[in-house]
Amino acid sequence: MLSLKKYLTEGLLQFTILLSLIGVRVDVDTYLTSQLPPLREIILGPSSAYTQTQFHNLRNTLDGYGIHPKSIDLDNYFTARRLLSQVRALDRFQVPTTEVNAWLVHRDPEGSVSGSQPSSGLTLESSSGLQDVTGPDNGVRESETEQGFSEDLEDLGAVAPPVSGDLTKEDIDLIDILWRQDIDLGAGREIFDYSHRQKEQDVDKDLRDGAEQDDTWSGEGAEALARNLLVDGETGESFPAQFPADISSITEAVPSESEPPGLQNNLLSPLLTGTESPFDLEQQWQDLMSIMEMQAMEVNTSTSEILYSAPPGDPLSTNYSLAPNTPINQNVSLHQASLGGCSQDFSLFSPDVESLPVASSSALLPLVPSNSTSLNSTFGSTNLAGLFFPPQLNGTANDTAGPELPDPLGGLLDEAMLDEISLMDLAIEEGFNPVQASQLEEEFDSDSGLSLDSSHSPSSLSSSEGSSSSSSSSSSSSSSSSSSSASSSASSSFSEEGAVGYSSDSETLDLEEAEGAVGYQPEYSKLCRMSYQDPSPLSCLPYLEHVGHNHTYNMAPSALDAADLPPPGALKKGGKEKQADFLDKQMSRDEHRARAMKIPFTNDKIINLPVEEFNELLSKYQLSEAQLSLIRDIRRRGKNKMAAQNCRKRKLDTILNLERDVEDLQRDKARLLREKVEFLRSLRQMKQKVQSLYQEVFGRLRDENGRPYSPSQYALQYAGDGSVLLIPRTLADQQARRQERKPKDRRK
DNA sequence: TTTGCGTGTCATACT
DNA sequence: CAAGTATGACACGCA
Repeated sequence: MLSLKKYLTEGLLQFTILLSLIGVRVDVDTYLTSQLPPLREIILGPSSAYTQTQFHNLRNTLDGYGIHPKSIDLDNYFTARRLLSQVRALDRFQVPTTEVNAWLVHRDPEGSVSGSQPSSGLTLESSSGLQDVTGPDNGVRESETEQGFSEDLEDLGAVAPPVSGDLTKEDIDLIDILWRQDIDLGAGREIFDYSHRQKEQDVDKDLRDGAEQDDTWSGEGAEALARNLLVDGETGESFPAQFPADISSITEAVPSESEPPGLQNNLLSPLLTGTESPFDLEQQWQDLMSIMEMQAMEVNTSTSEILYSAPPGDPLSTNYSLAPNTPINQNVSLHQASLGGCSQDFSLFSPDVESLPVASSSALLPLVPSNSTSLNSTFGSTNLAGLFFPPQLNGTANDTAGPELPDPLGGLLDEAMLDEISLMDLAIEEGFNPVQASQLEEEFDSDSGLSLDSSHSPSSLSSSEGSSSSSSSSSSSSSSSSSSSASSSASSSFSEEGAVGYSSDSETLDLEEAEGAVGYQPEYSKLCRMSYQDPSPLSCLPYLEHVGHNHTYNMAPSALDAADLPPPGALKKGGKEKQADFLDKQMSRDEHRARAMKIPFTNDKIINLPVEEFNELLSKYQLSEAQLSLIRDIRRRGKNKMAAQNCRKRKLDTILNLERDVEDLQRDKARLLREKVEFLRSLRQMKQKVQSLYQEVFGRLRDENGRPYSPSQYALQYAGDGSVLLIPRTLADQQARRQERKPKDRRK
């Protein structure tokens, strides 16, 4: 369990770092409770890599030396962990993405979106047209790859390039462009600013900033103006017509705002009531959309490290938080209203009605009540999906095409759409909270995320026990003189090691000098470490000094005796000698010591032999206490040496993998953000289209007397079964409110 | 001369 | 408890 704890901690830390880098807030508790399995996998996965390895077991194959026994496990571990991390990181976004694909299915050709609804088209026609668009695509597009998706986007005029996954500069630029394009919708956001701020009071400032920026970009909406009949005064974006659907969305978006009691009229009647300012509804609609897009863009901003100073603000959270609230209308049949001749000419419209251009004229907008909130009361309750996507007009209408439409639209839009939005909310709330985003940027700048390891190491290094080893060593050994004395004469040779306080070293050195080669040459050669032909003590010394660190293990005093041996003044020197010197250099200190102590077997054996064999080996020889001590030290140091190598390798791999993970996550994030932007745009277009359709259908309805219904008194209600009902406003409002609660309950 | 890096060791905690 | 392993901290040597 200890290991579990350790790895748990470590894994969590790493994940937290990774996720924090991409702006995703990690709630460990949540995962522990609700997603234990995944977490465990992630955490335990690593543990396997850290499982201690019995190096001596590897002896036969690897001989245990210089090989990283865990390399394989480690790689697997990291790979698995990386994948897991990516999956998890993507999880939040991917889910939405999946649902988003469904959205694409509904996307209509631009023509429809442009707002120039064929005025001549009957409701049936329009519906059928919609169906045509959606039907075929439905199954196909969901399975489409990213590329396909991007294509769709392009169809819509989206700039999104094929989703490559890499957040290249181009991508960033693209995001930038998209953002700017969408920004023009941001006007009027302030209306909603405070409605959803419960959580983000602190973010207000940011939001304000964002709003300002929106204004700055508003000018770019000129393009949209050119195309569309309706143009947002502020943003310049065009909108076909504002309908209840919009209202509902808006209302949902702005649930908390004060709702003037008699707003109902506004909702559905916008078309009919010419009194209201045309731009209010539109404005609100745009606000809503702009907020959503702004959120998306803001996220981008954080991700792309950039850029737009646009402060991440409420908008994001606000929008998305709203989404969940969107009611799904399933209730229904309140009143069967007769769908007057849908085919009737528009000319029939009463003057009042006429004020509402069926198509997408600015006149439609007037419907909107001054207060966005008011909309909530009426339409807010009604489902977005229902309002926006009138399923069928079965009622009395002849239209047969209707039935099919509703399902796709109703089902996908209602559920998938709303769910998706909610998911987006979650994603934003969790990971792309503006505040966090800003923090994220900081983190990136400081690269603090990755610096965790390094951060503590430096400090600890300096701070910690610096002198501990030296002090202990000095105390233990007679040669308390530190390195300062190393330079001194005869004793110098061994003082270097002695300096550290480990008498054993000095001893070994001496032994080496005195003893020279021992009978176990073959073994050394075998190791390729050195051919110990000429054990020239003297020559060894210099090397040893280089190699020899202060770290010598305390040896028995007896060893010291031999250690003090003299200097190598008298060694043979010749051509071979240099070679020998070179070889000596190759030897490790322990090898030198072993040789000096006449250890009858190789260090390799000493280090890598299993305990049993090792003890058996020792028992075969009559070894002195000093020799035994040295052997044990060699074994200990040798194992520790390998452990240190493994440890370093692991550490390095960890860093590299983290780096890779961060890169991958950044790429994914950028891609998802691009997709999100496109989805939002598509959604907006769809809503516009639905509005137009709603207007068109409603405008063609006629009562028994052949007169059009007043939008202020009647509204179209979409039933769960796809039927469309014409009901009084009052009932519609009631239902809407009822349904308004459902989503909330359902979500939590 | 200073600095960063790689390595070997040690000490210590854990398995 | 002994043998191993893991890892932070140091000290060296080197470029």
